[in-house]
Amino acid sequence: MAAKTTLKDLAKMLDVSISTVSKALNDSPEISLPTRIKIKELAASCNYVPNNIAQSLKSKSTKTIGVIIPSILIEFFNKVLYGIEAEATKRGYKIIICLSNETFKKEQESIDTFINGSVDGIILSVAEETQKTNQISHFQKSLNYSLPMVMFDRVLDDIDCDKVTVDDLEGAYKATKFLSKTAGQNILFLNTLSGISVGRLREQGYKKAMANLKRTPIVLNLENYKAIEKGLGSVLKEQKIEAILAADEYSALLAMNVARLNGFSIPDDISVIGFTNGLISEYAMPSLTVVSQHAENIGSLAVDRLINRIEKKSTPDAIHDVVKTKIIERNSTKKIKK
Amino acid sequence: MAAKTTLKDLAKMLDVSISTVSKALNDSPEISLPTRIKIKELAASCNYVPNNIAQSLKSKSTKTIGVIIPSILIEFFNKVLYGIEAEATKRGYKIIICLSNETFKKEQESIDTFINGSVDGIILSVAEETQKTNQISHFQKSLNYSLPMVMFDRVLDDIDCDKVTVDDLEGAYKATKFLSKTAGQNILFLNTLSGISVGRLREQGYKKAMANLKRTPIVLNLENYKAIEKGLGSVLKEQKIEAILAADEYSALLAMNVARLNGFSIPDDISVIGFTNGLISEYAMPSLTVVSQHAENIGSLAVDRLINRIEKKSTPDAIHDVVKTKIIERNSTKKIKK
DNA sequence: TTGAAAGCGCTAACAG
DNA sequence: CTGTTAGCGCTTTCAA
Repeated sequence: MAAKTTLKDLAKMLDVSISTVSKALNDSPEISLPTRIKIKELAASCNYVPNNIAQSLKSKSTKTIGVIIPSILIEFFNKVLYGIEAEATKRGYKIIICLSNETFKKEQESIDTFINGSVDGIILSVAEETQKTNQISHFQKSLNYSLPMVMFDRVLDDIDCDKVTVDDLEGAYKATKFLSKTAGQNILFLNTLSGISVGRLREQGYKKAMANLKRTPIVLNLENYKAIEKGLGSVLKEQKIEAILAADEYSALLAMNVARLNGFSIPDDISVIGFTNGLISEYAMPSLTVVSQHAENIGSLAVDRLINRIEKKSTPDAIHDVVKTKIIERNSTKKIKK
Repeated sequence: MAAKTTLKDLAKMLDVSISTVSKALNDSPEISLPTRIKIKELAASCNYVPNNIAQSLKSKSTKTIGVIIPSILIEFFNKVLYGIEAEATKRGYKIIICLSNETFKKEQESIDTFINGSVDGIILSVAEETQKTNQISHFQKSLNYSLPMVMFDRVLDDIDCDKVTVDDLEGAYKATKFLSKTAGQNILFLNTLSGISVGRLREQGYKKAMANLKRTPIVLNLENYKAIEKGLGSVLKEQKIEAILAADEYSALLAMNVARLNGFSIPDDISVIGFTNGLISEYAMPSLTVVSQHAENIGSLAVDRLINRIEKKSTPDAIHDVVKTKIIERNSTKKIKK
């Protein structure tokens, strides 16, 4: 079974025209039932499969969605991807994935590979470098090519497209309030994401809550994980800290470890909350209380928005969905006092 | 900028033929330099991008690889994916990902979406259900369509295609030996993957090492994580266990937790080694000693094999690469005695 | 009810 | 050096 069977082959074998075969296989009422059956049987016995590429060229629709994520090693994105894949499959779309690895260059290249007609629309979360340097020309370009696009989680204000974000500000606000009620008001915010939109929003939410509590915020902007060990360690020695809110999951775990190394116990001396509800939080010891972002919902919502846009079911104006967060209580925080 | 610019458009604007434009843009020496430049300038100013679909139809090559993985929430697969993406990108290929979610049905559907010409080859790891029920017709089918295919990690003996697997047997053997030297010879094997090939191989390796040590193996086949808490807990109460080898990372962490709940300390009373080197092992407390499978290498190797096959650079016979494992020592095991 | 023909956007053999 | 033509596999209008 070397070359694939085509309509032409089938037509020749039955001595009918190509268009008859095409119509028959597509159940066109134009074709009489007997010939329709005959053609279908032959097609089946030849394992005929319509060539998707040719169909796409004709229909100008690929039924595939391009997805660009900054990293495949961050569980949040995988959960979103999971939601994207499930929803896309349900609606008859495939997904093609590119990784930007947080760089502008790869993000731009990915956009370029999508612009050439291989996808019907794009879902993406902006790379860290792009957000920091605020380079937006490549997005502008894909919009110019009238390729529908939806951004999730890490978005750019300057780009006018559908967006799905997390209510990070409110999430941090709620978490801070939660900590103040269960642990005390000496709450530190550990920000490993100050360069990107979500990090800034989380910081704002924290500060808002602290202002509300009439406390001065204590923010630690530490870019890499090694800096946390040093930076956080020395703060813990100097001031009384009763709770830590971390901008991501890994730094929350690290914070727990650093606190313990400094002789504090979790959650009795210090409570810890992290962002993102990943497996790692569940399996940590103690398990980590987190602000969950409903990653899967974000994925499916993004797909919904995009497909509506592709199929022209959306309003002309860009839609910005904001998904609420939820605190998932585990053992790194004290229980709420009744 | 509504409709995309095509060769036809450019040709009309300059009043030349379509093929001249095509050749000029492809830097054909057939076209004189001045016209070549003129055409290129126009193309650039019109933001011309060649239509990939049309090119694919013509060339019968899509420069994309289809990838089917059982789950995107298992870090091992993400690391492999990372390797796949990097290598594929390097070699000018895109990847399109389908998730089988461990089910035969979704795996079969994914194969079907790939068969219709949208990819040049397939890389996959077999779904758990498929391995358990040993259904192989869909793989046979894609092979019949002469779609190159390479299987990684979870493979099927009955399918004749290139394969990249981990030397799981040797990895478990090495780990068991390591434990016997550092912790003692009362070693338990916790198998959560007995239904799939890798789980069986790891068990064999463990048993081989135990036989070598002249000890009776203690194997705990526990399908789900909840069963571990009960099952492992009662064994720890009844017998003297000095070390635990777990078939995956999560059960290793759980084993640590269960051991501690039963009053044992890690690694002083019980040493623990898990399979797979994920972030979760690094961030655990204590950090977990693991058998690393070089996931990224597996990914890039699989891509290499596949592209060679696609581009007909391979020998006719199927190639089976076996990647060696490496023990990464952390704090859940005692140091080797000098 | 069936078929011929055009065309999606591109490439390439062949003519001029 | 440039253009004509055919064709990749499919859909679809229009004619028979």
